[in-house]
Amino acid sequence: MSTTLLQITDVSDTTGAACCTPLTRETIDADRAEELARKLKALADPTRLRLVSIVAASAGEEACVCDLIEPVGLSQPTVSHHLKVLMDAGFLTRSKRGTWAYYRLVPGALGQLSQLLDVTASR
Amino acid sequence: MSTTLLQITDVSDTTGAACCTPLTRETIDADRAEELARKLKALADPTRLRLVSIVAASAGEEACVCDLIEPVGLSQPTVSHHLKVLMDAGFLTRSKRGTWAYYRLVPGALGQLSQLLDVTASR
DNA sequence: CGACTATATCGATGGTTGTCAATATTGGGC
DNA sequence: GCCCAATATTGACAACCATCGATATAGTCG
Repeated sequence: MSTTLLQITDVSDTTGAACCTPLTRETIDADRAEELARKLKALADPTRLRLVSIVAASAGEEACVCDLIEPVGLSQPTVSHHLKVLMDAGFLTRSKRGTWAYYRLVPGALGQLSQLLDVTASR
Repeated sequence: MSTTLLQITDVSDTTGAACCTPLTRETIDADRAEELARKLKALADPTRLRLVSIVAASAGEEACVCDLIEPVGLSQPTVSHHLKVLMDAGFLTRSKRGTWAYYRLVPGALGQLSQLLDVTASR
């Protein structure tokens, strides 16, 4: 019913009798905010968004670095850097086959982030 | 079935992501990536996440600056700055009443962002 | 082994950002 | 009109970040 945005599942708010409006719904705590911000920061770059998007749209949902350089139009070291950031944040995994490095989406990662941001009753 | 992640909805809706029912498995284009990154960047800060959360959890879903300073533990100018960033990104609105400034969530903003990140079939 | 290829790491650099103190602005009360 | 409270803006500074060229690493093929 009420907004359940970014809430923390602390729950000990049974204290006050159920009133009407969402009075003291718990807000996100500092640690969790830090963690969420870390992940959002990894995605908050146009190049990285494109990389994730390209990987997701690729056949087999995987792509090797050589396929990614040309589409984003940046240098190979820069692309490698972005891929590392996305890996460290838990959005991609890497598997090397021969000289090539193939990147894949981590299955639930984006969906989980999406859920965290969601508002059950937006408006 | 297929991943529909970060897809572009084409169209010329410049006023923000129109979302919903993507047409293609096309990858996100540069312009849209830029736009999405801009919004994500606004959220990708622990303090701003906490501010949004507190506003969302407040009675009436609005809060004035004076209520926000103490919880986040930063200076008043810094809090004002963060609120401005969130407003510019379209997540909050401000309404002044007397000397006080009340901030509210923009109804669909977070949900829309959430949808954009979602993977329809994240495996 | 030696040449070549794909990718990662390093170092430097210009640009962005989070923060604060100081100051400006705006509205209310006397 | 004058003072005070709430908020916004400005200026400065340190930390961080995206990017590149150069270089290192590792795998392949002859």
